[in-house]
Amino acid sequence: MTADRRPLSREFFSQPVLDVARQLIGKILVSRFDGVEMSGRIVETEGYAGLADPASHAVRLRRSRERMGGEPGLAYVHLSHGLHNTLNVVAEPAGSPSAVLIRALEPITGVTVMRRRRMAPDRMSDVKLASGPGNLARALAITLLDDGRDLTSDPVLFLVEAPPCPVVWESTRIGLTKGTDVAWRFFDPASRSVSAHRRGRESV
DNA sequence: CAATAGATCATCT
DNA sequence: GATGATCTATTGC
Repeated sequence: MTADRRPLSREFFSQPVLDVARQLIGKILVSRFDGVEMSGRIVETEGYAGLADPASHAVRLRRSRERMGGEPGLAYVHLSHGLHNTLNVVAEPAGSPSAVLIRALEPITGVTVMRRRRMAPDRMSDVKLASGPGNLARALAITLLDDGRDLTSDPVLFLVEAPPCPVVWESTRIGLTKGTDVAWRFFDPASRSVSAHRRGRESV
Protein backbone atom coordinates (compact mmCIF):
# COMPACT_ATOMS: atom_id res chain seq x y z
CA MET A 1 0.00 0.00 0.00
CA THR A 2 3.01 2.21 0.39
CA ALA A 3 4.59 1.29 -2.94
CA ASP A 4 5.23 3.97 -5.52
CA ARG A 5 3.31 6.91 -4.15
CA ARG A 6 4.04 9.86 -6.32
CA PRO A 7 2.66 13.10 -4.87
CA LEU A 8 0.51 15.26 -7.10
CA SER A 9 2.70 17.95 -8.66
CA ARG A 10 2.64 21.73 -8.57
CA GLU A 11 1.78 21.60 -12.28
CA PHE A 12 -1.29 19.52 -11.54
CA PHE A 13 -2.68 22.19 -9.23
CA SER A 14 -1.71 24.96 -11.65
CA GLN A 15 -4.43 23.86 -14.08
CA PRO A 16 -7.79 25.65 -14.29
CA VAL A 17 -9.61 25.10 -11.01
CA LEU A 18 -12.53 23.10 -12.40
CA ASP A 19 -10.10 20.78 -14.21
CA VAL A 20 -8.30 20.24 -10.92
CA ALA A 21 -11.61 19.59 -9.15
CA ARG A 22 -12.61 17.02 -11.75
CA GLN A 23 -9.24 15.27 -11.86
CA LEU A 24 -8.99 15.05 -8.07
CA ILE A 25 -11.80 12.47 -8.12
CA GLY A 26 -10.08 9.11 -7.63
CA LYS A 27 -6.86 10.56 -6.19
CA ILE A 28 -5.65 9.57 -2.71
CA LEU A 29 -5.46 11.83 0.34
CA VAL A 30 -3.06 10.76 3.10
CA SER A 31 -2.93 12.06 6.67
CA ARG A 32 -0.54 10.89 9.36
CA PHE A 33 -1.74 11.34 12.91
CA ASP A 34 -0.32 10.01 16.15
CA GLY A 35 1.97 7.61 14.30
CA VAL A 36 -0.85 6.12 12.25
CA GLU A 37 -1.47 6.67 8.59
CA MET A 38 -4.96 7.31 7.32
CA SER A 39 -5.80 7.48 3.64
CA GLY A 40 -8.76 7.44 1.31
CA ARG A 41 -9.92 7.81 -2.26
CA ILE A 42 -11.49 11.17 -3.08
CA VAL A 43 -15.06 10.78 -4.37
CA GLU A 44 -16.51 14.29 -4.14
CA THR A 45 -15.06 17.77 -4.67
CA GLU A 46 -16.27 21.30 -5.20
CA GLY A 47 -14.54 24.02 -7.22
CA TYR A 48 -14.53 27.71 -6.34
CA ALA A 49 -13.70 29.73 -9.38
CA GLY A 50 -12.07 33.05 -8.67
CA LEU A 51 -13.47 36.36 -7.51
CA ALA A 52 -16.35 36.05 -9.98
CA ASP A 53 -17.76 33.07 -8.05
CA PRO A 54 -20.07 34.50 -5.36
CA ALA A 55 -19.86 31.24 -3.42
CA SER A 56 -16.11 31.61 -2.95
CA HIS A 57 -14.74 32.85 0.35
CA ALA A 58 -12.17 34.71 -1.71
CA VAL A 59 -14.84 37.30 -2.47
CA ARG A 60 -15.51 38.15 1.17
CA LEU A 61 -12.62 36.98 3.34
CA ARG A 62 -9.17 38.50 3.16
CA ARG A 63 -7.36 35.46 4.57
CA SER A 64 -9.10 33.23 2.04
CA ARG A 65 -8.34 35.58 -0.84
CA GLU A 66 -4.67 35.69 0.04
CA ARG A 67 -4.35 31.94 0.51
CA MET A 68 -6.39 31.08 -2.60
CA GLY A 69 -4.50 33.62 -4.65
CA GLY A 70 -1.14 32.16 -3.60
CA GLU A 71 0.92 29.10 -4.38
CA PRO A 72 -1.09 26.24 -5.93
CA GLY A 73 -1.01 22.96 -4.03
CA LEU A 74 -1.15 24.54 -0.58
CA ALA A 75 -3.91 23.66 1.88
CA TYR A 76 -6.59 26.22 2.71
CA VAL A 77 -8.41 25.13 5.86
CA HIS A 78 -11.57 26.95 6.90
CA LEU A 79 -13.66 26.61 10.04
CA SER A 80 -17.30 26.39 9.08
CA HIS A 81 -20.06 27.47 11.47
CA GLY A 82 -17.56 27.46 14.29
CA LEU A 83 -17.68 23.67 14.34
CA HIS A 84 -16.37 21.96 11.25
CA ASN A 85 -12.99 22.26 9.61
CA THR A 86 -12.95 21.95 5.84
CA LEU A 87 -9.97 21.11 3.62
CA ASN A 88 -9.33 22.89 0.32
CA VAL A 89 -6.43 22.79 -2.11
CA VAL A 90 -5.34 25.99 -3.81
CA ALA A 91 -5.51 25.80 -7.61
CA GLU A 92 -4.27 27.86 -10.55
CA PRO A 93 -1.11 30.01 -10.57
CA ALA A 94 -0.63 32.70 -7.94
CA GLY A 95 -2.74 35.78 -8.59
CA SER A 96 -5.85 33.85 -9.58
CA PRO A 97 -7.73 33.09 -6.31
CA SER A 98 -9.30 29.66 -6.60
CA ALA A 99 -9.47 26.40 -4.67
CA VAL A 100 -11.05 22.97 -4.55
CA LEU A 101 -12.97 21.80 -1.48
CA ILE A 102 -12.52 18.10 -0.77
CA ARG A 103 -15.99 17.00 0.28
CA ALA A 104 -15.81 13.22 0.68
CA LEU A 105 -13.50 10.25 0.44
CA GLU A 106 -13.73 6.50 0.83
CA PRO A 107 -11.38 5.24 3.56
CA ILE A 108 -8.55 2.93 2.53
CA THR A 109 -6.17 2.75 5.50
CA GLY A 110 -6.42 3.83 9.13
CA VAL A 111 -10.11 2.99 9.38
CA THR A 112 -9.83 2.09 13.05
CA VAL A 113 -8.46 5.52 13.93
CA MET A 114 -11.10 7.23 11.79
CA ARG A 115 -13.81 5.32 13.64
CA ARG A 116 -12.41 6.35 16.98
CA ARG A 117 -12.05 9.97 15.93
CA ARG A 118 -15.62 10.07 14.63
CA MET A 119 -16.87 8.15 17.68
CA ALA A 120 -18.71 6.10 15.13
CA PRO A 121 -21.17 3.43 16.31
CA ASP A 122 -20.42 -0.09 15.10
CA ARG A 123 -23.34 -0.02 12.73
CA MET A 124 -21.90 2.92 10.78
CA SER A 125 -20.38 1.73 7.51
CA ASP A 126 -16.80 2.62 6.60
CA VAL A 127 -17.96 4.61 3.60
CA LYS A 128 -19.66 7.15 5.83
CA LEU A 129 -16.64 7.88 8.01
CA ALA A 130 -15.26 10.68 5.83
CA SER A 131 -18.37 11.64 3.87
CA GLY A 132 -18.99 15.39 3.98
CA PRO A 133 -16.29 18.05 4.39
CA GLY A 134 -16.68 18.40 8.17
CA ASN A 135 -16.70 14.67 8.77
CA LEU A 136 -13.69 14.21 6.50
CA ALA A 137 -11.61 16.70 8.46
CA ARG A 138 -12.75 15.20 11.75
CA ALA A 139 -11.86 11.67 10.67
CA LEU A 140 -8.43 12.62 9.26
CA ALA A 141 -7.53 15.00 12.11
CA ILE A 142 -7.32 18.06 9.86
CA THR A 143 -7.55 21.40 11.68
CA LEU A 144 -6.78 25.08 11.16
CA LEU A 145 -3.20 24.23 12.15
CA ASP A 146 -2.87 22.46 8.80
CA ASP A 147 -3.68 25.63 6.87
CA GLY A 148 -0.84 26.49 4.50
CA ARG A 149 0.73 23.03 4.34
CA ASP A 150 2.19 22.22 0.96
CA LEU A 151 0.22 19.15 -0.05
CA THR A 152 2.71 18.33 -2.80
CA SER A 153 5.52 17.71 -0.32
CA ASP A 154 4.22 17.72 3.27
CA PRO A 155 5.20 14.67 5.35
CA VAL A 156 1.94 14.38 7.30
CA LEU A 157 -0.73 15.63 4.92
CA PHE A 158 -0.45 15.10 1.18
CA LEU A 159 -2.12 13.97 -2.03
CA VAL A 160 -0.89 11.14 -4.19
CA GLU A 161 -1.35 10.04 -7.77
CA ALA A 162 -3.94 7.39 -8.67
CA PRO A 163 -5.64 6.19 -11.85
CA PRO A 164 -8.21 8.65 -13.18
CA CYS A 165 -11.82 7.97 -12.25
CA PRO A 166 -13.42 6.55 -15.44
CA VAL A 167 -16.68 8.45 -15.01
CA VAL A 168 -17.08 11.76 -13.16
CA TRP A 169 -20.41 13.51 -12.81
CA GLU A 170 -20.79 17.22 -12.36
CA SER A 171 -23.57 19.23 -10.81
CA THR A 172 -23.89 22.98 -10.92
CA ARG A 173 -25.84 24.22 -7.96
CA ILE A 174 -27.52 27.57 -7.71
CA GLY A 175 -29.14 28.96 -4.59
CA LEU A 176 -27.20 27.03 -1.97
CA THR A 177 -28.15 29.30 0.89
CA LYS A 178 -29.29 32.77 0.03
CA GLY A 179 -30.16 32.43 -3.62
CA THR A 180 -26.97 33.79 -5.10
CA ASP A 181 -24.38 31.13 -4.50
CA VAL A 182 -22.92 29.16 -7.35
CA ALA A 183 -20.69 26.15 -7.02
CA TRP A 184 -19.43 23.30 -9.16
CA ARG A 185 -19.46 19.85 -7.64
CA PHE A 186 -17.80 16.74 -8.99
CA PHE A 187 -18.29 13.20 -7.79
CA ASP A 188 -17.80 9.54 -8.62
CA PRO A 189 -21.28 8.19 -9.40
CA ALA A 190 -20.03 4.66 -8.63
CA SER A 191 -19.17 5.63 -5.07
CA ARG A 192 -21.44 4.47 -2.30
CA SER A 193 -20.70 7.60 -0.34
CA VAL A 194 -23.99 8.93 1.01
CA SER A 195 -22.94 12.51 0.45
CA ALA A 196 -22.08 11.94 -3.19
CA HIS A 197 -25.38 10.23 -3.92
CA ARG A 198 -27.40 12.91 -2.19
CA ARG A 199 -25.69 15.62 -4.23
CA GLY A 200 -26.23 13.62 -7.35
CA ARG A 201 -29.95 13.72 -7.04
CA GLU A 202 -29.82 17.47 -6.75
CA SER A 203 -27.93 17.70 -10.01
CA VAL A 204 -29.37 20.12 -12.56
C1' DC B 1 -17.55 47.07 20.70
C1' DA B 2 -22.06 44.61 19.14
C1' DA B 3 -24.09 42.27 15.49
C1' DT B 4 -24.16 39.02 11.92
C1' DA B 5 -23.37 35.58 8.39
C1' DG B 6 -21.76 31.55 7.39
C1' DA B 7 -18.36 26.10 1.77
C1' DT B 8 -21.93 21.65 8.24
C1' DC B 9 -23.85 17.95 10.95
C1' DA B 10 -26.80 15.21 14.00
C1' DT B 11 -31.10 14.86 15.65
C1' DC B 12 -35.42 15.50 15.67
C1' DT B 13 -40.68 15.72 13.23
C1' DG C 1 -37.55 19.54 6.23
C1' DA C 2 -36.38 22.32 10.52
C1' DT C 3 -33.35 23.33 14.25
C1' DG C 4 -29.51 24.18 17.37
C1' DA C 5 -24.53 23.84 18.41
C1' DT C 6 -20.33 26.99 18.26
C1' DC C 7 -16.35 30.23 16.46
C1' DT C 8 -14.24 33.65 13.46
C1' DA C 9 -13.80 37.37 10.21
C1' DT C 10 -15.98 41.13 8.81
C1' DT C 11 -19.17 45.14 8.95
C1' DG C 12 -21.84 48.67 11.32
C1' DC C 13 -22.49 52.13 15.06
